Amino acid sequence: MPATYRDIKADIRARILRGDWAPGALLPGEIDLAEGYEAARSTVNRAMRELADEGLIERRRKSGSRVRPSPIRQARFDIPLVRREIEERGAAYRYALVRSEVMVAPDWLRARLGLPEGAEVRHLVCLHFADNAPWQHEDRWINLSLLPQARGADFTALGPNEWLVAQVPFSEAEISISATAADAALAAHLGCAPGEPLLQIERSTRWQGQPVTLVRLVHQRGHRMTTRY
Amino acid sequence: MPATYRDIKADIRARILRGDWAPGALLPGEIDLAEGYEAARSTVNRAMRELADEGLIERRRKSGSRVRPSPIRQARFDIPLVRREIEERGAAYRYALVRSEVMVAPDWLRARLGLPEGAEVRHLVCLHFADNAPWQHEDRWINLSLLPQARGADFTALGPNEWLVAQVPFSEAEISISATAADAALAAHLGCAPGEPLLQIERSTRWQGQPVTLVRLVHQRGHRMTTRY
DNA sequence: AGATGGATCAAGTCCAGACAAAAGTGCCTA
DNA sequence: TAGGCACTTTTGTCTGGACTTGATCCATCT
Repeated sequence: MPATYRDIKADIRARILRGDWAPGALLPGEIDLAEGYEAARSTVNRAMRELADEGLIERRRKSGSRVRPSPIRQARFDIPLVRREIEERGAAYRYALVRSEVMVAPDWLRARLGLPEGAEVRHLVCLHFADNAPWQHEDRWINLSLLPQARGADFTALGPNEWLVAQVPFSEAEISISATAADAALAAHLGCAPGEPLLQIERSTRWQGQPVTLVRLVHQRGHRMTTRY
Repeated sequence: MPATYRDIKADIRARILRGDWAPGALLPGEIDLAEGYEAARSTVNRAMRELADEGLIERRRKSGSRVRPSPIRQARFDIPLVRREIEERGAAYRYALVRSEVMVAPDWLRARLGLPEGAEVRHLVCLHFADNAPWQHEDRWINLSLLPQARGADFTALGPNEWLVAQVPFSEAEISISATAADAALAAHLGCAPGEPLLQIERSTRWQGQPVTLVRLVHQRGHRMTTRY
């Protein structure tokens, strides 16, 4: 029974986790492993490559593969649509538009996105509820020079995120996570005390170098982003 | 000039970003693409597989590959060693041990890690400085039943993280990110006002099902975790 | 109408062999 | 001795071919 690349990957991972190969230790070469598992070298290569992608091992030509000495590992967080996030928790999703205006981009936003002077943006404030409890506060700015159809769009029923997904082909994004204190408006919307520490996700997206949108998502107090590896 | 899997991947990505294929659109099959790029199907397969891993496209047998309709994408954050993080910013790293004690695990910690009653732990509080400014506050608990050698270890020079890396083969971790308010001690250590919102990373690791350590890393105010995709 | 079972199609995996590229090793020469 | 060149080792990639797996469609049977 020949080993699949999954088998090989799982086996090597298990042996590393078990401590068979200590951190920093040199693993056998691909040819030896291929012989041991009775598989082709390309099969072993795929297993090893994926382990390297996951940060478990380090590979170098000529020197071979070693167990990563220090876990410089990466955590992958899913950034789902709020609707999905809430529905997957088994709660009922509700959306509300709090505020909507078209305005000339303020200076900080122009600097942040690289917009020209006098550029117009649509500013939206929305709330996302889980079982009627406020879950996430959304503060969004949409670049009207790139998306003129956002000027007259109706966001009372459909959230701007879902609207944008349908409008913009595919965009590059920069995400940053930070902690912020609830100001008066945020506290009122999320139903917490002013000054309360809240987790904020800020995402700016561009399409072909042009700024599309900047959004600040602030979660209900106590919210955690969790992942395993 | 034959195309490499990188070329193919880059080209397809560019075409998706350019909007040649709208979200939800069906891409050509591997065989057609292989012909178009004058490459073997396995080469195209690798390019497509990686694009799927990155969340750009969705693949299904029989139906083919489509551009992901909604960007259910994942952000990858590197969780480096503090020392590296600081040194890579070109700052001088300094470490200080603030507090160290051996004690019976308090109830909340026992519940959090699944430790038996009366289990002993080593509790450490440390500070990490960048150019002599406090950068990160570390509050760590080490399971002494699994790591008895931690009882007498000297953490005045070497941080517990780097010590642990050398002791434990390789462990599974759960990471969660949240916002927290600075209490009096934290404020004093980090040199900020009490109540200030701070970004907290909590990581618990296990080795072969046994709890190893729980650590809370609280960053200086204003700290951001940033990534692109 | 509804269940069932096979045909078909596209992606998923595997292989054996080949060549490429990076990175050590060590020897040779200035 | 320092520099540089050639050789070797190991991973990286590509090929073209084959078989597998899963999903879907469709004809047939109940």
